[in-house]
Parts: sequence; structure tokens; C-alpha cells
Amino acid sequence: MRKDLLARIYKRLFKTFGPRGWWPGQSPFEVMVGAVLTQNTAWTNVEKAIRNLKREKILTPARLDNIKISRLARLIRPAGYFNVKAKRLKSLVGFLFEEYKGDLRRMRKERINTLRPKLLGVHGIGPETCDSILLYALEKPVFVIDAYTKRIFSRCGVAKEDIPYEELQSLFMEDLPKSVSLYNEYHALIVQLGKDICRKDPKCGLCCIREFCKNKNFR
DNA sequence: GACCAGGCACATC
DNA sequence: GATGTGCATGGT
Repeated sequence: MRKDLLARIYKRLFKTFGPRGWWPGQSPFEVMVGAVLTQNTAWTNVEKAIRNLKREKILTPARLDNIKISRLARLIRPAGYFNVKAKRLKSLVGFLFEEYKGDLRRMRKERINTLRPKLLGVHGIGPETCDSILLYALEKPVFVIDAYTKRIFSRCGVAKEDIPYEELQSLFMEDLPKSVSLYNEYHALIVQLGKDICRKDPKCGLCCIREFCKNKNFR
């Protein structure tokens, strides 16, 4: 892969879509909860669930730790998979208390290299959710890979379609400067592109980016 | 009414 | 280790 390809694609995407303003959330804890709720789910549904949690004033680590799981499930119902996600949120909050006394600021102080494996060990926290929390809630320079990233960048020939998560992540992190704001914006732009184009035309090979790559003869 | 959405754990081979 | 399946609501 050409050295600055991914940086150039970023610039192209940013020019096309502009800043995305991610992650929508009023606090790091809200972002963390949103990261679980949005698993395989449209964000509009997550918003309804978060509204419910706010209305009941239980969107804090202590309140979520104490609430009965059946009530939590009922409140997050609009986000789908509500029984599964209620359990996952409980695990995550339990972890937050066991390791950091329920304090995200403590969690934030830990180094990525020790924090990431620990977080991945929590039930219901896979690589994407983990990295979303690290980047968007804790402001760690970690690149988030999701289904869109894999689909888009395999279609334009940057990676194979079945490339493992960490491998694709490394492609980005080795090619780009380690910047929280850059990773934040880039991932959001990829999701925007995925929503705009990939769904409407399954055969679309990345459209503007592919053209860009072709013109630049990048491979 | 089918299809999809900002995944993950678990069973089975 | 690869592959399949359950989990569920709400928008297009």
C-alpha cells in the first residue's frame, strides 16, 4: 500500500462530508453505554434507549450498577437485543467498579496496552465496542474498525475482505499519525460513506474513493 | 413484508 | 479455526 494513501483518502472524505461531530453524547459514560447499545443497531434506536435512561435518571455508573437487570432491559428495549445488552451493560459497569471504583477518570489514566486487553475480557465487549470506548469515551488514540471499514476498504483493494480486525486496524494506525481527533473523525466519515453509498448500491466499489485511488495508481 | 443497522458470544463441526 | 446461529427493535 502506498505510504500516505489512507491520509489522502481521509482528506477526500473530509472534503466530501465535512466534520461529523462524533460521538454524540453528553458525557464519557453516556458514550460508553452508547457503544454497547449500538451493537448491530441503528443509532436512532439507541437514542430512544438513552432517552429512557436519562428520563429515569439512571445514566450514571452507580445507578446502573444498582438497577435490576429486568428494569434495565425494559428501558433499553428500543435499542434491540435488550436482554443481551442489559447483561452486557451490567458486566461493563461491574468491571468499571471492580477496577476503577466506578470512575471513568481513573480508567482513563491507564495505558492502552494494559487497558485494552482488560476491556476485551469483559463479557459483551468485542474489539469494535472496546475501541469505540477507548477512542470516543476515553480519548485514546485507537482506530475503530467496523463492518463499513472492512467492506469499503476491501472493495477498493486496500485489504482482503476477510482481513482480521487487528490487522486492518494496524494498516490505519501504521499509516496515520496517532491522533485522537483524526481517528475520531476518520471512523465517523467511513460510517457516513457507508450509509450514503454502500447500502444503496451493494456493487459500488467505493465510488469516489475508488476513482481517487485509480487516478493515483496507488497499488 | 423483506431487509438492514456504528456486534458479540456460543455451539457445532 | 472456520462457520453458523440467536439475539430484537424500528426505519426504509
